[in-house]
Amino acid sequence: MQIGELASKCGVRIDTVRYYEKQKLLVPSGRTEGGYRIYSTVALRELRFILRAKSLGFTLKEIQELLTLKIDRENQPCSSVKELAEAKLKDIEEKLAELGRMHQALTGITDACCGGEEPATACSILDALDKEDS
Amino acid sequence: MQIGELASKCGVRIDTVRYYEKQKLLVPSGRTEGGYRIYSTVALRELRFILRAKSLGFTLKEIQELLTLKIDRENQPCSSVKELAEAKLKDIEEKLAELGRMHQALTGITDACCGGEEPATACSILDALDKEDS
DNA sequence: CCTATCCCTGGAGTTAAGTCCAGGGTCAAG
DNA sequence: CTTGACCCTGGACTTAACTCCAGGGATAGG
Repeated sequence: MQIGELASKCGVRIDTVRYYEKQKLLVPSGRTEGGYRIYSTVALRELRFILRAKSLGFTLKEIQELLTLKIDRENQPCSSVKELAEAKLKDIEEKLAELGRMHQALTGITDACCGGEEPATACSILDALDKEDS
Repeated sequence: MQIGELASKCGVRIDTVRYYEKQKLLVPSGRTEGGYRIYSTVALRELRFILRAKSLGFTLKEIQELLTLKIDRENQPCSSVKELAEAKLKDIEEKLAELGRMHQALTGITDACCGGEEPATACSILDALDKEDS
């Protein structure tokens, strides 16, 4: 299949597929005489692999590492794969913690605000952001 | 005070202060004859306001809006401020949900992996990413 | 053959929030 | 008067992951 079909099967743009190729994530199975990229169903699986990893939060650079391990599965220990996954889990947990902290703080000061049509002269949100302490 | 003192009091770089000025978030109280920016304690409070808002997840653009409201507090309703805060809370909640989804999915497939030194030929993480379905 | 639709390459632009640099001016102390 | 610390401007660079563009070639259908 050509690049357009591959892209639409995976719901991404053609440019994205070419971008992944530039990043060495996805190589076409071949080229037509005219220079068109052609992809096999193997390439389709590979692109789906990439997209699934992306949806789990892996960056393209990390996906490259995953692919490197996958290509050489027989000679790579499971532990290498699991390490990548656990590092990513840690990343996610850190982001969750940071967002949770923000959420709690912002909820606290937002709930205290009347939100009415009266002037914001003593708005508790603005005051909280402007406070002397902390 | 000069820009260096202001920056170090707030734990940011000098360039950051100048960047905020370019973004119209923070104007120096004046200039010396030689062209040095000078800042009053009012500017110090303003910078702290900006940084506090940032720590709650507001972008600089949104902080600009907050400052616009703050400067004209008397004529702005509390509801305008609260709307910004609630929109940001919604943002944060969406990110939390997305990260939570990622965390759960990744935890699921990671827990299933042995993580041992045996070859990753049948590694459940790689298999999960490579699966036919979904 | 003509046309529409697909595809090619190389390179530039996007976003956010800085960060860094060159080349130069200012200021206070000794 | 010299030195060192500070500051100025304008502009380029960074990261991630695309996205878009110009200018052109390939291919299929009628």
